[in-house]
Amino acid sequence: MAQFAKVMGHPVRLYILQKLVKKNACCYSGNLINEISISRSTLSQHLKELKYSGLIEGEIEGPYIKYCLNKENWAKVKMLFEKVFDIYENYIED
Amino acid sequence: MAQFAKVMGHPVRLYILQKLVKKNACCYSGNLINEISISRSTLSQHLKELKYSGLIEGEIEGPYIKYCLNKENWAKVKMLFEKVFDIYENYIED
DNA sequence: TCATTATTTCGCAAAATTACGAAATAATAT
DNA sequence: ATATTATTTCGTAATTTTGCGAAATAATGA
Repeated sequence: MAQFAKVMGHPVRLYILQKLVKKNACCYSGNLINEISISRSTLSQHLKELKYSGLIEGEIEGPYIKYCLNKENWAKVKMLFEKVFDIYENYIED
Repeated sequence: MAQFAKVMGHPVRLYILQKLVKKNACCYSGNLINEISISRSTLSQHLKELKYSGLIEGEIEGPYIKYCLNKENWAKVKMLFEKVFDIYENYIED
């Protein structure tokens, strides 16, 4: 869980994740580069890290690479965080 | 949110947070040092960072310092994360 | 084949994080 | 006052992260 939190702990990576969380959302490096002021190589590194962590996956689509959420792993992360937050919630309610 | 995720992105800090999430839980540096194999100064730094981020607060209690969750901020973080996870959940359910 | 477009890897520098031991602080007890 | 206990700050070293530009790769189109 700390690993996942760490990956989410960078504004660029969190931005990308938040985009991809939406239904069937996907993004492209060349697309993101217009929204974020960062060099292409740096963006590429962040995408690589997100991919390596298992939170997203990339698929070649013509000359582009289409990135989207890895739904299975995202569900896992969601559960890990919710477990921690729910412990708190269960205790606070009395 | 990235800031909070970053703070949670270290195993020692996450460990401490998970302890404190339980009802009225608190901890002491000298207490934690027996559970985590890390030097006192390093532990102190992590506590400082947690405090600086607003996730925990410390209170002097005799010769000890009692740390506990900052409930207000924890609730904020919980909401921030839940919002992101809920977006996903709302979309996936159809 | 050669040029073009999209994107990544490489090499490297700057900055931030992590970790430690020694010294400092702060409260209590003798 | 002095010693003891709990904990933090300071100085510093090692490691990791972040970021960039240049070169490399890979697919498409002329």
